[in-house]
Amino acid sequence: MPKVAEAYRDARRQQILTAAAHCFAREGFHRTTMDDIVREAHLSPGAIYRYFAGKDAIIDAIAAARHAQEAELVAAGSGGDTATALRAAARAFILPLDSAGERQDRRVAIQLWSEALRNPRLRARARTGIARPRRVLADLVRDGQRRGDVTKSLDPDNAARAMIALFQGFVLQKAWEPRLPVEPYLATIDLMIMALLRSTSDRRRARKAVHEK
Amino acid sequence: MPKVAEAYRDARRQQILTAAAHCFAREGFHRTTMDDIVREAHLSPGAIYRYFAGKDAIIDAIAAARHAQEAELVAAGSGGDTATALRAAARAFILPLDSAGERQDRRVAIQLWSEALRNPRLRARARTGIARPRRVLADLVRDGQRRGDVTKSLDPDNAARAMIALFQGFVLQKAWEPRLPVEPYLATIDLMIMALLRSTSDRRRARKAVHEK
Amino acid sequence: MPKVAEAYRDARRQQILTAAAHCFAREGFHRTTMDDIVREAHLSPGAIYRYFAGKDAIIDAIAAARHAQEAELVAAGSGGDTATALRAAARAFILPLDSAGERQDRRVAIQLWSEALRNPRLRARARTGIARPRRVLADLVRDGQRRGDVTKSLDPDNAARAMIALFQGFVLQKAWEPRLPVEPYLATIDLMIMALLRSTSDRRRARKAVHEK
Amino acid sequence: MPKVAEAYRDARRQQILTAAAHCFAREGFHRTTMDDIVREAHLSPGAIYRYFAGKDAIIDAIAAARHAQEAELVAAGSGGDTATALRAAARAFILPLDSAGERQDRRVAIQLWSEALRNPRLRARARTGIARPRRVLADLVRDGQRRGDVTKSLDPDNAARAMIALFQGFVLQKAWEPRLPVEPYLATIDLMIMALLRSTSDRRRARKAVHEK
DNA sequence: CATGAATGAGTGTTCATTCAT
DNA sequence: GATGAATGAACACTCATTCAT
Repeated sequence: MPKVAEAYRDARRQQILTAAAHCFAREGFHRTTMDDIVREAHLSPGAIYRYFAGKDAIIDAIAAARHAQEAELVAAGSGGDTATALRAAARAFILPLDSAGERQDRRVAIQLWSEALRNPRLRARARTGIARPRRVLADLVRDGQRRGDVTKSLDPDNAARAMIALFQGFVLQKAWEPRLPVEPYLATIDLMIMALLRSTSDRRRARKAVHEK
Repeated sequence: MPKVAEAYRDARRQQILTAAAHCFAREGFHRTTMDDIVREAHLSPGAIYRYFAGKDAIIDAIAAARHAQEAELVAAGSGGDTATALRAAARAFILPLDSAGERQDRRVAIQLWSEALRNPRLRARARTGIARPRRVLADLVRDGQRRGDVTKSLDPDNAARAMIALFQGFVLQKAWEPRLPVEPYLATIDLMIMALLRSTSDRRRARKAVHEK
Repeated sequence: MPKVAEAYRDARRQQILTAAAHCFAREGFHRTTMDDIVREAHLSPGAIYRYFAGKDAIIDAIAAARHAQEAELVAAGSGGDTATALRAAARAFILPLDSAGERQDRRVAIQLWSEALRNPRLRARARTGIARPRRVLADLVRDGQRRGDVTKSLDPDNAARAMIALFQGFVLQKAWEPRLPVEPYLATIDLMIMALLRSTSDRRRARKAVHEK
Repeated sequence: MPKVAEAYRDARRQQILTAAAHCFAREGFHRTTMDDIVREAHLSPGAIYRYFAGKDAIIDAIAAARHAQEAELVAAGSGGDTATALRAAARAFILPLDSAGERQDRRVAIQLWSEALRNPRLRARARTGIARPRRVLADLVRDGQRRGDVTKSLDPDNAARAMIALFQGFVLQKAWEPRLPVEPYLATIDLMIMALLRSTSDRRRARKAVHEK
C-alpha cells in the first residue's frame, strides 16, 4: 500500500462524497441519480464504482463522515464548570447552523434520519453517532450533580437525550425555515440550562438561608 | 352529491391512506411502489388513481391527516395553571409514542420531515403544522409570564420552539430505538418545566426574603 | 322494432358521434380517451357501449357517415356540359372547406386516411368511398370525349383520380394552413379544366381552319 | 468530438430510425410500442433513450429525414424548358412510388400528415417541407410565363399547390391500393401539363393565324 | 485504471372495457 | 336501460449497475 496511491484514492473518494453531498442536499437521496453525482464530480460512472460499491455505500460513507465530524464537536465542549461546559456545547452545535456549508450538511443529515429507519447499517450509525454525545453530556450532568450544581433527581441520560433533542428539533425547524434566527434560540437554551442549575443552587442557597436564620 | 356516495368515497380514500401508511412505515416512500399500495389496499391500480392523482397526492394526504390529528392534540392541553398545562401537553404528545399505531405514524412523519425539504407543498404543511402548536405553547408561556410564574426574559416563541424540539428529537430517538422507555424522558421534561417555573418563583421568593430582612 | 325507440336510438348514436367527432378533431383518435367522449356527450361510459361496440366502432361509424355525405356531394355535380359539370364538382367539394364545421370534419378525415392504412375495414371504406366519385368523374370525362370536348388520349379513370387528388391534396394543405384562401385554388383548377377542354377544341378548331383554307 | 464516435452515434441513430420506420409503417405510430422498436432495433430500452428523448423525438427525426430527402428530389427537376422541367419533377416524385422502400416511407408520411394536425413541431415541418417544392414549382411556372409558354392568368403559387396536391392525393390513393399502376397516372399528369402549355401556345398560334388572314 | 455505451428490471400511470347496482 | 366504480394489461420511460474497450 504505497502512500501516494492511498492519498490519491482518498482524494478521489472525497471528491465523490463532496459531489454526492451537494446533489443529496439539493435533490434528496432518491431523486439524485448516479448520473447526477457523476456529472457533479466530473467523473465517469465506472470510476465511481471503483471507489464505492454503489449508491448506498456513498450514503453510508457520508453518514460516517458526518458522525466523525460530530464526535469532534462534542469533544470541544469540556473543561470548566457545568454551566460553562453545557453552554459551550450548545454553542458548538447550534451556532454553525447559520453557515451555508453546515446548512447543506444538515439537509443531508435529516435525510439520513429518515433512511436510518429502514437501513440497519445507517440506524446503527445513527445510534452510535448519538451515543457518544449522549455519554459526554450525561457525564457533564453527573459531574454537576457531584458538585451539587444539579439536582440528583435529574436522570443524566435522559437529560442528555433532551439536550440532543433540543438540537435535533431545531435543526429540523431551521431546515424548513432557513431564515430562522439562531441566537434567540440559543439564548432560550441558555436560560433553560441556567434554570436547571440555578433552581438547585437557589434551593440550596434558600436552604442555607433558612439554616442561617 | 349524495351523502352515501360521499361517505363511500371517504371510506375508500381512507382505505388507501391506511394501506399506504402501512407500506410507507415499512419500506419508506421511495421503496414503496404503487403496486405495494395496490396490494395492501386490495384494489387495482386504476382504482387508486380514481381517488388520488398520484403517489405524491397520497403522501400529501397523509401529511394533511397527520397535521389535523396533531392540531387536536394541541387543543387538548389547555386550562389550569402554567405548569399543569405544559405538563399535560408533554403527556399528550409523548405518552402515545409507545402505542404501535403511533409508532407507525411517527415513522411516516419522520420521512415527511425529510420530504418537506424538497417538496414545497409538504414544507408549507410542515411549517403551518408546527405553527399552531407553537402559538398555543407560546401563549401558555406568555400567560405564565403575566401571572409571574415564568421569567420575562424567556422569549415565548423560542421557548415554544424548544418544547417542540424536545418532542421532535425524542420522536426521532425513539424511532431508532423503539424500546426506549417513555416515562423517564417525560419525567425529565417535567423537571425542566418545573425548573423554569420554580427558578422564577424561587427568585421571587428569594427577593421577598431579602426584602423581609 | 318500434319507430319511437329506433328514433331514440339514432338520436343517441348521433349525439355520441358528434361528441366523438369534436374530440377527434381536437385531439386526434389516439389522444382522445373514451372518457373525453363520455364527457363531451354528457353520457356515462356504460351508455356509450350500449350504442357502439367500442372506440373503433365509433371511428368506423364516423367514417361511414363521412362517405355517405360525400356521396351526396358527388351526385350534385351532374347535368350540363362537361366544363360546367366539372367546375360544379370542384366548387361543391372545395368551397365548403372554409366553413368551420367542414374544417373540423376534414381534420377527422385526414386521420381516417392514416387509420385506413392499418384498419382493413376503414381501408375498404376509403376505397369504396373514393370509387363512387371516381366513377362519376370518369363518366363525365367519357361524356366529354364522346362529345369531342376532351381528348381521347386522356384516360378517364386516371383523370378522375387526378381530380380527386387535387381535392385531397388541398384538403391536407388547408388543414395545415387554415387561413389559406380557397378561391385562388379553385380558379387554378378551373383554368386546368378549361385548358384540358380548350386544348382539344382549339386543336379541332385549328384543324377545321386548315381544312377550310 | 472525435470523428469515429460521431460516426458511431449517427449509425446507432440511423439503426433506431430504420427500425422505428419499419414498425410505424407496419403498425402505425400509436400501435407501435417502444418495445416493438427496441426489438426491431436489437437494442435495449435504455439504449434508445440515449439517442432520442422519447417516442415523439423519433417521429420527429423521421419527419426531418423525410423532408430532407424530399428537398433533394426537388432540386433534381431543373434545367430545360418548362414542359421538360415539370415532367421531370412529376417523374422524380411519382415513379419511385412503386419501390417497396418508398412505399413503406409513404405509409409513414401519411401518418405524419395526420400527426401534424396536433403536433405543432410536425406541422411546422410539414409546412416548410412543402414550402420549398412549392417555391421551385412556382418559379418554374413563372419562368414559363416569362417565356410565353404559360398563361399569365395562372397563379404560380396555386398552380404549384395543385401539382403538389396531384402528388399527395396519388400517394394516398396508392397507399390504399398498392397495386395501382403508376404510369397511367403519370401519363395523365403529362397530358395536363401539356394542355396547360399547349393551350396558351395554341391560342397564340390561333391569334397569329387570324392576323395573317 | 478509466470510460461511457449498454443493459433490463422496474416505475408510476393510463384507459378501453366490464358489470354490479 | 343507465350508471360509474372498478379492472388490469399495457405503456413510455428511468436509472443503478456492468463491462468491453
